[in-house]
Amino acid sequence: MTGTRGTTRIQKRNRATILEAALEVFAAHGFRGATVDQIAAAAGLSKPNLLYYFTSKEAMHAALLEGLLDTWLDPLRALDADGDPMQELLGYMHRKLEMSRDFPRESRLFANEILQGAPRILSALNDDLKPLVDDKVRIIEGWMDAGKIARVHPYHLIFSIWAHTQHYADFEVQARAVLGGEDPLDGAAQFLDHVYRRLLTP
Amino acid sequence: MTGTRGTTRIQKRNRATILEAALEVFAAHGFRGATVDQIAAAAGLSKPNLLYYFTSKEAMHAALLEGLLDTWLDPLRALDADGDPMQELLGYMHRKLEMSRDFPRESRLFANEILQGAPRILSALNDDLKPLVDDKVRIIEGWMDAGKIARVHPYHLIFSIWAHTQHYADFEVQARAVLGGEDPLDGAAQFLDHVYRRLLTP
DNA sequence: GTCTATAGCCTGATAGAC
DNA sequence: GTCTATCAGGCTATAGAC
Repeated sequence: MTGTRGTTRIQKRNRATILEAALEVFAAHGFRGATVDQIAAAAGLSKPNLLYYFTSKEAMHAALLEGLLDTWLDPLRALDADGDPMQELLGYMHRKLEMSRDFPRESRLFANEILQGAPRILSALNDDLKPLVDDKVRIIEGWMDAGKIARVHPYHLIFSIWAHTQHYADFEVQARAVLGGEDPLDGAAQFLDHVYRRLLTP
Repeated sequence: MTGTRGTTRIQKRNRATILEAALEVFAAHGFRGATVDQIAAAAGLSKPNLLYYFTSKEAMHAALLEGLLDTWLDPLRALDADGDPMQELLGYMHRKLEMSRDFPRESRLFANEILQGAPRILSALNDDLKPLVDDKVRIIEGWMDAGKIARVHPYHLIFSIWAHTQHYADFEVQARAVLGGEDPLDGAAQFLDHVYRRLLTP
């Protein structure tokens, strides 16, 4: 069991530790703003040790982005054509909002990437994101045709949910400043539930 | 007229040229991601010449941010307590949307700054943004008390407008990918008009 | 596998001629 | 006021001992 095996438990743990630290630093400072030194310090490892596990800073970033879009789209994938339309759409919004609360660093990593023009995931947006959205939009249009929910532009409906949920994660500092310290997400769920219920009720 | 005067027409023009170039580069790459070389190339000037007009890269960034928050908040300032509530709020939303169309680089500059935790404008958020929002929220609450518009959480209503309009500027790449090239802003105005009209109708 | 030391590049800023 | 040339510091990545 010791021979030339590639991946030990320790290696797995170290890779995970490094990615955790890299997420923290990339999310806070962006790709260029982050330094390998910072990531090493956050991981409690030496800089060359990081570059033993990942061939470059770029590789750490790529490893993070690779899984991200998939995770990010999971709530949309769960949208079920056979469920109750209003419950499905509200449920989607609430799951996205929970992700903003639970994974704000992932949200900011994603936002940074898109803001820079999505240089590293533009192809994934075209190949994975667009087909998925197209598919779900057809479901939503079916619900509208059947009169189950009010008719609105389905793509902009999805953009709207993305806009709201990203905002609470990415602009949290601003929202918190305006609210005087209160957690913006506290009132968000109720507000957004009301917005979309009112918008989509036939 | 030639003596020790400080600011000639040429100086003014050069400062403007540099800031225009700096806005372009900072918006596309963030503060750390931008290089003085890039800005110089975009401005058609030499690097030392830029640093003759601005003492540092930081100073260029600060000069851009300085005026930005003010400009950014102009539409909210225009919200008139004596106007028709629905028209005022829809008008505010539409003006913000126009700014996303007309000043996407300013929007991204702002987004970059907030994403990094607003290190350079956090005090302005507390000193200028919060009081202004508090003031306008009182107006909106007055309208709700009078039954002119439906009652919703006024702060989250404003966050919602910010979220939507920022999204169309900052995440344009993503929205365009999903729509297959069509300009996302084309359908946005009508969609958002419908959303807020439906939300706020008593 | 992990470290210290360092190579080599890039970047912000300055010196000094014109 | 504007340039060429260059410095000094910080950065990614590698070399090599252990």
